[in-house]
Amino acid sequence: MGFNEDVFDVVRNIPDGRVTSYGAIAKCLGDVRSSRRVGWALNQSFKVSPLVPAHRVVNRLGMLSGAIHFPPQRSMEDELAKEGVIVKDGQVVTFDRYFWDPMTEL
DNA sequence: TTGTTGACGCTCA
DNA sequence: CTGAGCGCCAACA
Repeated sequence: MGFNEDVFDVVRNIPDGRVTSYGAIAKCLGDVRSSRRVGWALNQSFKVSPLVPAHRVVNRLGMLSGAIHFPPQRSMEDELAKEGVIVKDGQVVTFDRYFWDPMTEL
C-alpha cells in the first residue's frame, strides 16, 4: 500500500495554483515508467482522507486527461480556475509557468 | 489463470 | 501534424 500513499503525499504537497504531471510524480517515486499507476492511485484518492488535490495533476502536456473521472462538483477545471490556473479547452494554459516538479521542489 | 484495460510517456513512420 | 506501437503494472472480468 506504499505506492498510493506516496502518490497522495506528493500530490498533497503541491502548492495552490501549481500543477504537476503523472510522469513527474512517477519519476519522483523512483520509476517514471510506472506513470500509469499514478493515475490509478489517484483514482483511489477520492475515498481517502484528507482529500488529495488530484485536480492539480495533469498529463505532461497539461491536458486534463482525468477530468472525466471527477464528480461534477469537483471538476478539475473549476478547482484549478479557483486557484488561479487558467484552463482552456481542457488544457492548462502556459503550463510551464504552473508546473511544479516534486523532484526539485520537494 | 489469462486477457484486457487504462487519469501515461516516449519513439518512430 | 496524426497515428500506431511499445513498455510498464495494478485492477478487474
